[in-house]
Amino acid sequence: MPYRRTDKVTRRLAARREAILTAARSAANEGGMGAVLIAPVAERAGIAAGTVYRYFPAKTDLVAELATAVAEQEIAAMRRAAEAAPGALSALPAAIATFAMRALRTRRLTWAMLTEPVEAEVDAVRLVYRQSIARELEARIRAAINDGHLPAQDAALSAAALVGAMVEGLIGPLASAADEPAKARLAVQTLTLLALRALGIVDARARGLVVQTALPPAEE
Amino acid sequence: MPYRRTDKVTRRLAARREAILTAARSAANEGGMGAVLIAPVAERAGIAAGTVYRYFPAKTDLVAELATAVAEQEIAAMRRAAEAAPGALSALPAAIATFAMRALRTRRLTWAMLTEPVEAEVDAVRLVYRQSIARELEARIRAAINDGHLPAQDAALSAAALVGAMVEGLIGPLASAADEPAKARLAVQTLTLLALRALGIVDARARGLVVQTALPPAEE
DNA sequence: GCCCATCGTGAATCATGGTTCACATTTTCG
DNA sequence: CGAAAATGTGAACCATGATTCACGATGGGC
Repeated sequence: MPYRRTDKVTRRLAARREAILTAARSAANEGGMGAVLIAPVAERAGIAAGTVYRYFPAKTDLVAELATAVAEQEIAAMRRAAEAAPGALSALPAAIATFAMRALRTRRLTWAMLTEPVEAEVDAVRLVYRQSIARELEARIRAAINDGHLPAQDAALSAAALVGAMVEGLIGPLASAADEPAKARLAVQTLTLLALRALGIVDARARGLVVQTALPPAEE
Repeated sequence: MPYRRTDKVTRRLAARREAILTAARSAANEGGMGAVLIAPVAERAGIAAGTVYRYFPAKTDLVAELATAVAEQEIAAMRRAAEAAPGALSALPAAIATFAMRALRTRRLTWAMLTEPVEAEVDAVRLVYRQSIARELEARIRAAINDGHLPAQDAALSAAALVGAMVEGLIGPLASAADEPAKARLAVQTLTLLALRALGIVDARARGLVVQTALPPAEE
């Protein structure tokens, strides 16, 4: 047996695979999904275009893995924020505001993952991101209902609607670019309040909940 | 001068132009924007592919005109419903519910016009549709605020968020297909209520407003 | 009927960008 | 070192679908 894959090689392969994903991610972050093209991504990763296919059977698979990774990261952030909150009620604005803030911070990437037009096949795999966010929100809504903080409602529908409201208000084509931090913060607060009202929390209470949601520091 | 365009010809040209637009519209209605391809559209219109370019300089222009036409039609419906309502307050749910019902009725077309992934250039011209809806809603929100029915708020932001919520809840990828009329009606009501709450109308009042919003009959 | 401008045609062209593959390079190990 | 296996390469290939254009058909005025 004149060749057996050694540890060093395995590591190198893994690193290269990672490099491709990273390259794809920064391409998306800078130029949206439209900039996630095999040739440029390969160049960024320091390899030839054909090599990408040694790691991913098709571009769709690459995008799928990227979407999954980003989704996991965002879900983790939302969960962290929610679990740091004192109860099921304040966990809700914490999760919502966290999503909003992070979406605004990496606006382009979020746009790439959620709303930028892409070919149908890519769109399909991108769905995991959207679904993850909605599901996470849905769980929080259910919990709040169970604890009697929210009126009974179709949690899945409410969650979907909130995702839509957030995305459209923050990064959709109708959103006024909230570049300055102050404006961004205001937009996040306004939309979080709107979301809570939509769920059936009366305003005065909602305002109290949101104000205590401090902006977590930027990470990574 | 051996040739001058006569009336009859002008009419024929106009009719053909209309036929192209109609063909594009039904293609979008049946198969989404992805089905709006020059060759099939031309065939539907009973002409050769090349002929389309005698009427529209580029596909983008065709889509732009289609988007404008659909937008005008939808805006007109919303306005009709709103103006039939007794006051600025009930005009709001009327407009919202009308948009929702119609969107659900021509789900595929609305999807094609609002959320289906398409090439960037087409997406840009499609924007007029989204904007029209948002602007119409925004005007209604402003009116309701002026009349003291709604708390002061960023009307543009609220309008954008509501568009997002409606679209995502009704026809986005997360929406559960509400095929049966009964389910559809329920979804429309639920989302309209959610939208009103989001704007700051307390629930009891909102419920009263929505219930009186009867479903207009299908038209065209 | 004849001439000219316009209109209609559809096969050929172009652009884009993913995917393949014959070949070169590298790695492992006797 | 040499053979075998795995990896890397990038130019060529392919698919899709918009756009062009040389040419024939049609319409209008004399």
